[in-house]
Amino acid sequence: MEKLRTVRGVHDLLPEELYIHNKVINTALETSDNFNYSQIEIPIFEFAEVFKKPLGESSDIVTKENYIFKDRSNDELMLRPEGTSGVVRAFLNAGLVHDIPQRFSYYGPMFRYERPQKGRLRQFKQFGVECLGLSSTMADVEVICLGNEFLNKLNVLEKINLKINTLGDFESRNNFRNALVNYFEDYRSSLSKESLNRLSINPLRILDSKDEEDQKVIKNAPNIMEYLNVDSRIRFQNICKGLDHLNIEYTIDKNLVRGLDYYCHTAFEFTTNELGSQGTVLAGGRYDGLSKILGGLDVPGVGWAAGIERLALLVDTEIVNKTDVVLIGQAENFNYLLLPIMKKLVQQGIKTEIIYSGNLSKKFKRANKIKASYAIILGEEEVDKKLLKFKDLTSGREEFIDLKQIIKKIKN
RNA sequence: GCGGGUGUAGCUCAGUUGGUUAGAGCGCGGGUUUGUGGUACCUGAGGUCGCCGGUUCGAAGCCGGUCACUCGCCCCA
Repeated sequence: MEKLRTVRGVHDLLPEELYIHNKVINTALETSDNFNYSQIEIPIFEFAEVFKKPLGESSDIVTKENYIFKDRSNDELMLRPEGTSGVVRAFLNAGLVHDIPQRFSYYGPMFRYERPQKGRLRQFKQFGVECLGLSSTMADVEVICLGNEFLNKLNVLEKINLKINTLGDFESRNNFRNALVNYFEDYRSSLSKESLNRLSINPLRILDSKDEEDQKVIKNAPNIMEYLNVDSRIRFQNICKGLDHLNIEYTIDKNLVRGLDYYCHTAFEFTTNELGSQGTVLAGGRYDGLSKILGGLDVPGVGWAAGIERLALLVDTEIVNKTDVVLIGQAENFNYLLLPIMKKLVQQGIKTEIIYSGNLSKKFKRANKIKASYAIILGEEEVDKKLLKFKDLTSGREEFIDLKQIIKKIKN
């Protein structure tokens, strides 16, 4: 009989790791709240169509990475592989099309059936923001600024680079795609197997191939910048100007692309090289086509999503989990007096633990281990005096006082 | 999905060309101290050597499979 375990790529989160995750999430919530993005929560599973339509039937996420299942009413459901589709769906359902702009943030688990690696799990958490209803490039810059500020607050910015690119509008992108296909057709024999495959399905993706032979061909491939129409070009210039104004450093990476059809114009990625091939830590772009694909009106949108696990691996934190006070009974028969004291302390917001077992020496060792600041000792002498012994564990000083005074001292 | 690496106590790891009761440090429990900790000493618990099968008189060590983790690819956060 094999021991019960978690399924592949799905992990338990023990307190220390969860502490860091929560720190990342809280920093994100705080930052996005300051930017006036309101938190929403959407279901973890949806009708499969919600993801299939926007992502495209041929995308990897839908074809080989999905968790699709039928429920008892025979509805085809899917565990969400990303957040944007659901957020936009919720926005449409709530009729907020008539109340734009809307700024949302969300976080929670996503599911992708991929080969697990460090920083790549089958159940993982994303935090994301979406700005809906603004087509101005100001919104793109705002959203990037928010992401940048978030990473800054997390204190990881020095490990991270921002790359941006534009995909142009649908017209520019189509022209570019055709040019690409024409170009790569001439080099079929030098392309890798994967890239040949991409040539028919998603030629843009060839551009970010890591294959060395591919790279040689890509070097002289058509440049998206030359295929942008005037509007798209101006938009991109505005983005760059906006970032310059904010003193946000970035590099233009003309090979940065997006696989999904609903993306247009701005694409950006915050990446690190400290996580191997899972370097993308926060990424997003503009997705003006999405709401229409989901059956709504044409509503522009721009946003990003960040990988909590990946960021947690970058964050340098001391895990602070201090206990304010421990309660120690001289012997076991005094223990019953401790819970009522704990109750009063807890009501004052004081973090308390009762140490039940071991001799006094062991109990104090435990107090050290859980980083307690104070100890309250209760035994014969205390009962006689109707006072408690209060010990400051940093100075080692002890005194006999009552609970009210103790509370005052702990709270300063 | 494809290719490489790894898998021995809760954790980090030893384990000599296959040889008898598989070790250490840290951590954990008890004690030295029947009223006092951050040291020190004593002591205890804890492993079917990832799992299954094969080779062998004999396997933690060799072979095959499998599972998990990990690195690269694919893809992505």
